[in-house]
Amino acid sequence: MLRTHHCNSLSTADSGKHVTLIGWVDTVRDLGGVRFVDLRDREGITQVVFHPDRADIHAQAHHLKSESVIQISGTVVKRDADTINPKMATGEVEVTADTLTVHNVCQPLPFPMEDDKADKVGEDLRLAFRYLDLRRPRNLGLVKTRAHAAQAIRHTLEGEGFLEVETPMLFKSTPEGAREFLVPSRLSPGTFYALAQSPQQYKQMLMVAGVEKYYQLARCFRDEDLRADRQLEFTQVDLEMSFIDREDMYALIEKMLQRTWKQVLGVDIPTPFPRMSFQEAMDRYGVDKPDTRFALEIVDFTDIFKQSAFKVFNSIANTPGSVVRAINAKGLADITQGELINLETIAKTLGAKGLAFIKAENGEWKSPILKFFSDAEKAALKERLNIEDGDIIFFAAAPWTQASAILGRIRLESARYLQQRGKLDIPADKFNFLWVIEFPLMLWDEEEKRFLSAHHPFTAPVKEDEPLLDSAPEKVRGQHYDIVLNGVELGGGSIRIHNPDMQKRIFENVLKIPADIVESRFGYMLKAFSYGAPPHGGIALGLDRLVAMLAGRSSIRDIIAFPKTQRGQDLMAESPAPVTPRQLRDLRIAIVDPEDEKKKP
RNA sequence: GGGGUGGUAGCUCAGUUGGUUAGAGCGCCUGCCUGUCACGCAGGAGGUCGCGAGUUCGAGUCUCGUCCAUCCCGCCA
Repeated sequence: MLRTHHCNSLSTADSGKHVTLIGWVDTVRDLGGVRFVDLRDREGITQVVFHPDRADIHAQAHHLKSESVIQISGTVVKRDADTINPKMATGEVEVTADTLTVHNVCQPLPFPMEDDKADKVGEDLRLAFRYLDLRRPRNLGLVKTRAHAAQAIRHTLEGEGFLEVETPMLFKSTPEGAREFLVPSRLSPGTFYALAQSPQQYKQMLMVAGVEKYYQLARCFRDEDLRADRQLEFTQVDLEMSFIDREDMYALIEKMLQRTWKQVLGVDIPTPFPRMSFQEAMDRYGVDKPDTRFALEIVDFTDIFKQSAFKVFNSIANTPGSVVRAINAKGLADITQGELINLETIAKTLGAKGLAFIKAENGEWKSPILKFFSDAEKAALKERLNIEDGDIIFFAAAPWTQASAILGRIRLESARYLQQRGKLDIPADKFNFLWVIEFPLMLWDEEEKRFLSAHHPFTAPVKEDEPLLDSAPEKVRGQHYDIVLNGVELGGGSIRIHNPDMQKRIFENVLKIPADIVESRFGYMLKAFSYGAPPHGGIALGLDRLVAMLAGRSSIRDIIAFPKTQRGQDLMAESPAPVTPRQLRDLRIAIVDPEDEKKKP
């Protein structure tokens, strides 16, 4: 090694030792006579001193640039009491240099490296120089956190008897799900692989193969639009087990997450995690991934407004499947005009005509719709919502899913506003894990006029709901489970179908996929299930989101070493990029401009 | 595909009603400085105001288009 020590490791106990350090120039403080250099490596920082009596290296030190790579050797010296730096882990010692080698001179930096300044620099520039941004100790810390989390997960699963198996990334297109990346086959011109969206089908085949317990930190690919918490390629903690029921899965994942939080953060997470049905989550929080660190729950008033003089609420309250609900944003009566407009905009984008509200201020209620309410209705509102001075009530009157979605978003936005005002405490160090269960197996798709799988078509129905599969598919619950943390969906999974007849029934009778397409896409699975398929189930957790939660980050770009921008570009390596005509010819691919196509008759 | 926000020096930003030579802090370059640790001090260089049209005597500023980034909706079985 080109070093004897890391830059975090020297202390007064090393006084007098001759050491060699290598790393990056963090800062240079040139006082003319004596020159100080803070030398930084992955582990820490040590102050190096260049004295004038070593004229050669003293002169060299004058020209050192930030972030250059240098190697020094010298003697560890205990600092005088008045020169100790208490802010530095190694602040009681320094190294008096006697040799200096400059291994690499750093050009002027494109952006400052100090956290407070670098955090304000445009992300595109930092991504173009990702190796510099990553070099900041704070960001290297995120790389470490990710590695430690992956290690804790592997350790738990290995200890539970799981076998790590790699499955193909080159799979075939399965158009039922997310948009896929297609990969042309050179050897079979005109045919395509698809990059795996998930190892779902392969891992089920591993169960049929008798692996019993499989896991993989699997790279997955989805060609969908990006978000702060979505990348084109991402990593899932993917696992599958045979001979289990849902309880086994809950216990395993709770143990795994508990250990991960303990090992990475030193935090004890209580188990078992609470469980909540999809219905309850939507009713109380308006989302299937509720943040239960704060209340602001949704309250139902459908019964109250069935006889109301307020026609808008009355007619909706009497429409089957529709509801009138409200939420008390406690203490937000001082909402600004801009905030209120923002909330209205959100409600409108979700299909509401507007956002009805009541403000309780200075001992009276203020609202454009208040005049329509009877005393009994007002009393019911006051009681159920516990309305006090300073509160503001928001209403949604719509079909159940829509009303839930509207109030769910209003709840989160209101919580944000209240938090900004210091009126609501949402502790960042609180980790509210939650199982959301009993999802519907099927959802009606109005556009396609058919049922679609809520999760994926391999999810097993709840046993007692099976008779409803043909008559009322929307009422069938799936053996599906989502693991949620503080309002973020960490992952989900299910007990799978392992009976070929049931699987075929779901594909053909419920999802109405034509038999020939079922055969071409899933024929091998149905065949496999008829050769001794064990009962099995699994789950996939987004590792990127999981690490983001551990690190307290809202964007998974921060915890992916080389993330892509919202347009799917790697600004550092500059991908994607054009290819040569020769490459395209080999693949039998022609680039077509849709504008030209339109012009053709 | 749709909506919001932003784009001025290497970086972060200011730029008044459309008006002289577009500024500040940090960084960079040069010099001074022997105990700094956000070192200090003095001087200097650095600009296609994202790009393209338009209005105007005159555009960083107004209009239109376009590109890029980001957040959200759609989408993510």
